[in-house]
Amino acid sequence: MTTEAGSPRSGGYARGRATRAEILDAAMRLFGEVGYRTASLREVAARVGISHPGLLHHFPSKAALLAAVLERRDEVDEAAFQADLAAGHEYVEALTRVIERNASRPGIVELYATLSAEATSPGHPAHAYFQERYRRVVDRAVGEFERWRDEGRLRPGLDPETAARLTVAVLDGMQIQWLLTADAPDARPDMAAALRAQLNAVQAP
Amino acid sequence: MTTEAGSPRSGGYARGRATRAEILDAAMRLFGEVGYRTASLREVAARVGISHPGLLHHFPSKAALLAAVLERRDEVDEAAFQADLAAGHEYVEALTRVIERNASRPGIVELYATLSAEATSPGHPAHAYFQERYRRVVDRAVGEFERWRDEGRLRPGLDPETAARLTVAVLDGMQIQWLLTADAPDARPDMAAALRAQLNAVQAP
DNA sequence: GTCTATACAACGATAGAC
DNA sequence: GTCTATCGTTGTATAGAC
Repeated sequence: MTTEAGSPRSGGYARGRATRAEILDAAMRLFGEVGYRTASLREVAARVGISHPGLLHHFPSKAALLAAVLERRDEVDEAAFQADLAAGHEYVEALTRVIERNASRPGIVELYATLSAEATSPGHPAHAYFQERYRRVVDRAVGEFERWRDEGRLRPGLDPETAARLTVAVLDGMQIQWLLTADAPDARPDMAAALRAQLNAVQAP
Repeated sequence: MTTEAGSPRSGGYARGRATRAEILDAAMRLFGEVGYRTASLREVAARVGISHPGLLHHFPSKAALLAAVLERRDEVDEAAFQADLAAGHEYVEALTRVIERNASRPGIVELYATLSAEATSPGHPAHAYFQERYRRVVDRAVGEFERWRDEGRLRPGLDPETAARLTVAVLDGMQIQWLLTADAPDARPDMAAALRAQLNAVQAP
């Protein structure tokens, strides 16, 4: 599960020690710090002590490296979400906890916000990834709201599909507003509170 | 002196006479096509038939060009919105019309979605612009929802500020989902319908 | 003022040697 | 598996022609 990152292997020769996992770790960190487009392969490579063609041997392109980072990040988030569900938490609670966790990692939030927007372009290397991801996230929300509807808890006139899309949209849109107020903590919107307000709005009165 | 830079595309207007407005026009179009970061100054310059240092004489940097493009786009949208209001349309109708207009210009939508995300980074050249823009848009929505509240039309327990932020977030978030389904028109969410559903959800039952 | 020409450092990517 | 060397392209800066 957890990759042993940053533990320097002993040996007289510092170079040639970079593994796939070490590169992934450094890339995720740098992407989170400065964003995908600003980050350079040379900088990632330098952080793990190899040349940038050396890095490209493990990941054939910058886009491939990005894809690998996204997949790993997703696995971590998904595991935490499923663990919350398995621990008996409701869908709403588990979702709120994901949001709250992200609030302490602005770098990753910015990475996802920027990427999901730039990946809307059909030619983008992460386009298919985000299409699949949105379908998964929306579908899960649809399932939840279908349960609400069956129990009479969904607002009349609102179908589960629309409720799901609106809720996912609120999360994405609030991320932008949250990120844009990084330098004004007082005016910063509360992501979890916004989610609760939205869930309340789509609920039956 | 004829400038021979650029490809002989359309002989509509005389080459070598590129004005600020022509550059702005070409830049807006290219940014909308491929995004800000992918677009190159050389390509913009080529489209108006000048060299790229020639372009830099009018706009000292790529960021300055971007700022000018955003300001002009905003003026156009703002004028249309105000014209709708002046024509007696309600706020909700005017807002819906902006959305519907944008649905026919996916390039501009993608430009704004991408930019508002990448401009969340404090060092981005358009950071201040988007901060100001969001404050303006949210404030206008707050004003509208305060009216709703005073007339008893706002959902109880929901304050105008939160309702405004949620609504703006829905518009931004739905744009992502809309753009991501560009290659599947059947599954494409209806932006205007989503806005109406959201406004319905924040309304008093 | 309006431009062309040229130079520069940094980028992603490739080729080929150990 | 990792290196050095190199390619084409980018944003930017400067010099200088009209």
